[in-house]
Amino acid sequence: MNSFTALNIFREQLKKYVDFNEAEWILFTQHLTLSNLKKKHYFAEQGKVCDKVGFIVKGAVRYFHVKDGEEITGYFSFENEYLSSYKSYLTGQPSLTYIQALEDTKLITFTKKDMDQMLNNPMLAYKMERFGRLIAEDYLICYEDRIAAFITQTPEERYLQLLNTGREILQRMPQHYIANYLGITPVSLSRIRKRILETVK
Amino acid sequence: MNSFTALNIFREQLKKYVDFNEAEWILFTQHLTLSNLKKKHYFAEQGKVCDKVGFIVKGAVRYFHVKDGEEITGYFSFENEYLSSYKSYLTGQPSLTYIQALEDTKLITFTKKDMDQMLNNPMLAYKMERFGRLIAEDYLICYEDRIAAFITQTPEERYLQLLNTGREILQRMPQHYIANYLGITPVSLSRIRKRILETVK
DNA sequence: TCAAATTCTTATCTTTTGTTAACGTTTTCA
DNA sequence: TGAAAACGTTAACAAAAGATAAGAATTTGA
Repeated sequence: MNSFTALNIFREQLKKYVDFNEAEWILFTQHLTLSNLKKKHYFAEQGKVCDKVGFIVKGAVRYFHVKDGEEITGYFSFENEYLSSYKSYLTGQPSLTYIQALEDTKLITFTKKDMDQMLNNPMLAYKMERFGRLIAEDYLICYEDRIAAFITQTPEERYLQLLNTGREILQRMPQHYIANYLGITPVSLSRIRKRILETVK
Repeated sequence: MNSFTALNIFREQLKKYVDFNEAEWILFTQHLTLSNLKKKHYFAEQGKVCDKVGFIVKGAVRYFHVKDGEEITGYFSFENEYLSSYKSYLTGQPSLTYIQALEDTKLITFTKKDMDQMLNNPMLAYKMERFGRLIAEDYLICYEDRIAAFITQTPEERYLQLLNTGREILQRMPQHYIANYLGITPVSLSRIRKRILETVK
């Protein structure tokens, strides 16, 4: 895959959000960077400001916290999704999470500085505001469901729901990451799986 | 408090997000409604589409789910905050939560239809995109912390964190709502409080 | 290729939470 | 104002989750 292919994939996905004309597209792409994040390398690190947003052309990443020396995986992003330590990006505060490539990952990124320049450029401002709004709203929808699951469901119910809706996570992530994502320990998830199997019998 | 006072409060808070000139402000306010939500009345209901966003001038609301006939409180909003069953508002799908006034509450609201009209009005589009972006981003920041707390902290740690940062919730909400908000039962929170008291001694 | 690391399960024990019910206190509102 | 509802604590028991460790199977990577 060359850089033109990557850019076309990004442009295709972007149509969902914003319709750039050719002049705008040229301006916009001047602020984009194509980058490769090798497996196990970091897009964001705890304690450091994450000043950029990425779009995953190919690959996958996981978000994790470190608590008492242990890694706790909280989220994943895959192809055609955006990734950032969003709060850090928006506020300029140090990131609370690491974001790590789970495989060699091809990204299109832009920095906060570039985004601010575009937001201040009358040629792009309107469409960048819209772009930012729609990305944030997409995240919001996803987060709202996630919080509701923690409030109203037991770990077992959350896992059953993931079985119905989380094909990509289930197929691509090891079980102990999934356990963290559900808010429980790997040992506990193993027991829940056993319980479910015995119920089905 | 009359409607002019309410509007001024809203305008003052809005400055954080968007700077309207007089002509724009007049257009914008034509799409706003001032409403009073009596105690225990609903701003949104489970199963019904929530097609509006509100700004709380005075009062407070709680969000709750109903599961197995039980109310589970998931969130609160107070003065100078926005409220909506956001996913329902954005997607047009039925709301998963109720939003109920905890006291007589004075709101400034706009509907999805009004917002869409403003987004399509060249005189307002740019600033409304910005307004929408900044609201969504503010929510995002708050949700990110909330999810991180569920992933990385025990219920006791979440309560201790609330003691440090959640003055308004602690002062204005009964304990069994707070328990739900933390993802545990009221009985369990009562025990956690006892445990903490005994540790302090 | 092969030793090391990772992953998942299982077992044991401890801790915490959920459930239900009872009780006294406070608040609500007709 | 007075009965009903709501609220917080406590107790007892059951269910679930956490911590730790061991062991087998798989994957990784030098």
